Amino acid sequence: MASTFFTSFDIPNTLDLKKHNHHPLKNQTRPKTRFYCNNSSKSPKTTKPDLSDEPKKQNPSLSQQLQTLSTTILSDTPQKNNQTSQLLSKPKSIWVNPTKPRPSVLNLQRHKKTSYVHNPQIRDLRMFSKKLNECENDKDVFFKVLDDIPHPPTRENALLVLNSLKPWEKTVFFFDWIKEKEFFPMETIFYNVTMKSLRFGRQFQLIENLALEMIENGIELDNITYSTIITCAKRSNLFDKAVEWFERMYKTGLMPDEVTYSAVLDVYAKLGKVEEVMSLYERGRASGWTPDAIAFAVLAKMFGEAGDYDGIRYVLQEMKSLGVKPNLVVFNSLLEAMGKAGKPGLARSLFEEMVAADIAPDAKTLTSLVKIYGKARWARDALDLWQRMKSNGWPMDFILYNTLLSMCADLGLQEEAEKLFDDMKGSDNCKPDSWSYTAMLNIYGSGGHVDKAMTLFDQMSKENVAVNVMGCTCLIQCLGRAKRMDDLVTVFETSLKKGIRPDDRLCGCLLSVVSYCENSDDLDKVIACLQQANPRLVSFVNSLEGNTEFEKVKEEFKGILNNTEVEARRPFCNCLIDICRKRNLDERAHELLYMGTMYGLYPGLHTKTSEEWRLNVRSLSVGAAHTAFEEWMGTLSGMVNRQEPLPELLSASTGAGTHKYSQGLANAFESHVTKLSAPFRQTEEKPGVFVASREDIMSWVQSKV
DNA sequence: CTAGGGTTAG
Repeated sequence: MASTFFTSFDIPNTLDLKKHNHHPLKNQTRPKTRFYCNNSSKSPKTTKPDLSDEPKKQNPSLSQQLQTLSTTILSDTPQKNNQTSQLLSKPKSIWVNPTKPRPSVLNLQRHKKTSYVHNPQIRDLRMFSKKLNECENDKDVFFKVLDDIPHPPTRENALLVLNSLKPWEKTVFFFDWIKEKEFFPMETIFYNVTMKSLRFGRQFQLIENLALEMIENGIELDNITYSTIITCAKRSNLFDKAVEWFERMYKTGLMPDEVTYSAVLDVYAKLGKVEEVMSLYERGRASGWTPDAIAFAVLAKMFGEAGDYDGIRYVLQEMKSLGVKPNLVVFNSLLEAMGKAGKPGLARSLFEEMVAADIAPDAKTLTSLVKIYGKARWARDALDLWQRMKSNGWPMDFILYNTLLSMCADLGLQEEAEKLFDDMKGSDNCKPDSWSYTAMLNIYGSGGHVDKAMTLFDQMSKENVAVNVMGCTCLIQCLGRAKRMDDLVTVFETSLKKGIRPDDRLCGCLLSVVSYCENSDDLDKVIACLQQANPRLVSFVNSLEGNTEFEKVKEEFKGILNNTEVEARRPFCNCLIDICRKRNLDERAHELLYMGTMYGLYPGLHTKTSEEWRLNVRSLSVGAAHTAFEEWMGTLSGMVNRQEPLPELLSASTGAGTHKYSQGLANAFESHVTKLSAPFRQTEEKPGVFVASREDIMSWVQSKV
């Protein structure tokens, strides 16, 4: 059975905001995730170890209070709703005994650290620890060095050494030694220090063993012990263990302090259990807790991961009303969260707020912001930011460099990227890696600068930087467009030899080259590459010709799509349609478009209002757009012939080619329309939108008869 | 890493 404390998560979701009246902001918009409570009964299932060895000093007031809670409002009985409404109107009625203070879920007093005792032997011991750390990580070697300990292992001396040992194996050697030799009685702090070292080594099992040993030997586990155990479990993704040890604290009568409490908030946050986090948060608040910046950073990150903008606002307003000033980490978490919630403008103003508050941004801050501006395609803001980074001397690091480069690649900022790339080459710690090169290959590739791209590729071999699958894809795309098939084959083969495993994007890229190959020599070369990467796709391409039955094509196409990453499915379909168009297999092209639509690859292809019907071909390749247009015109002709009503306006949207890969669609569409002498005209106000009136269409259809 | 909690790319 779960502890009484955690059954409290069964509070109905409609309740949990109003159950505490202390909120100064109770009328504000609440985080949207707080309304979903469907998984709150699924708090992590834990296998409880036998607790019989633990001291039975239950904290009466806590368990009593929590018992009260669980029996009063949290039962699974049908009267829950009645109690809910009572609670809403009279929150205080939940306490059975009003003379008792509110149940507290955390201790507002932090664990006090023992005061530092000056140790004159500190220098010697430090040197000695260093020797221990530098010796081979082997038990015998370690003990040989240990023989020369310069001072007797008193409590203070041992602690000093224990504190500075790494890696964890050595800490354990030393710990076992002082324990075995019984120089002095073991205390909690020795276990805590050892656990901390084990945590660096992610040795959760050893930490848990030590904790059980403490229980067995009657050594008190304090908040430091628990928070170390909990955070180690968390970092090892053993969330059920983290929760288990948190619950165990209450059972043994120990109240978490704010450090342990916010560590647990983070455990639930990382599990995505927003409801549980907010329940804990509010219970903490109701216990008189004023969360600090760290707790708010946890909440901010959690709401960011959930893309929950209301949640982010809630965090901001809570901090404001509680008078907690955000620090650098909180700002960073909030900025990141704003990005994930898709609010670039608010991220920008938050950043200005941060600078105005005299908090200097660090590389993480700037990385978040660059990412946000890049994603929003705000080239000017991104470049302004970069300018400010340079003039203010704001810190750069490797990740920030690469993020800037990727942003430049996304926005097609070639000159800026070249400058950054050169800066990286000239730096000491931020030499370009495969991602930096990939960004450059992306820029040169999409800009059609084949030679520059190839030079980079050669440079990578010389600099011993491994090409990755994305870099390979960018390069192959560019070589394909330039019809440099021999280079394309070389790059593909070299990459395979270097261990690149072609993914669906790379296959899609090869398939697109197939779709515009002008002669059979070229075609054979590219097909040979594709054959190595995805033979099934090649045989499917071959089956498109001739009179393969539709049902067979459909089954195979479905199978292929099912084995393809979602993001590559539409490109596959687009390329296959293009291939059909190129080979005058128009009927097959229509079949493929039909299937693609069936399988949801083209959502929103056709939208209708009472005044206007629109064909949206922005996400289609040229051949697919032609096919879709023909299909549509066929439908419209049929309707005209059957004298069915049409809307006043018919339009087709190709997009104006602002995206680097969509250029040319509007032009190709225009010439196709001209070829069919269809009455669509590109509007001047909206480039990339072609319109025709009902009358135009009707007379065009009738003229064809 | 001087006993415990929070933030960074693809």
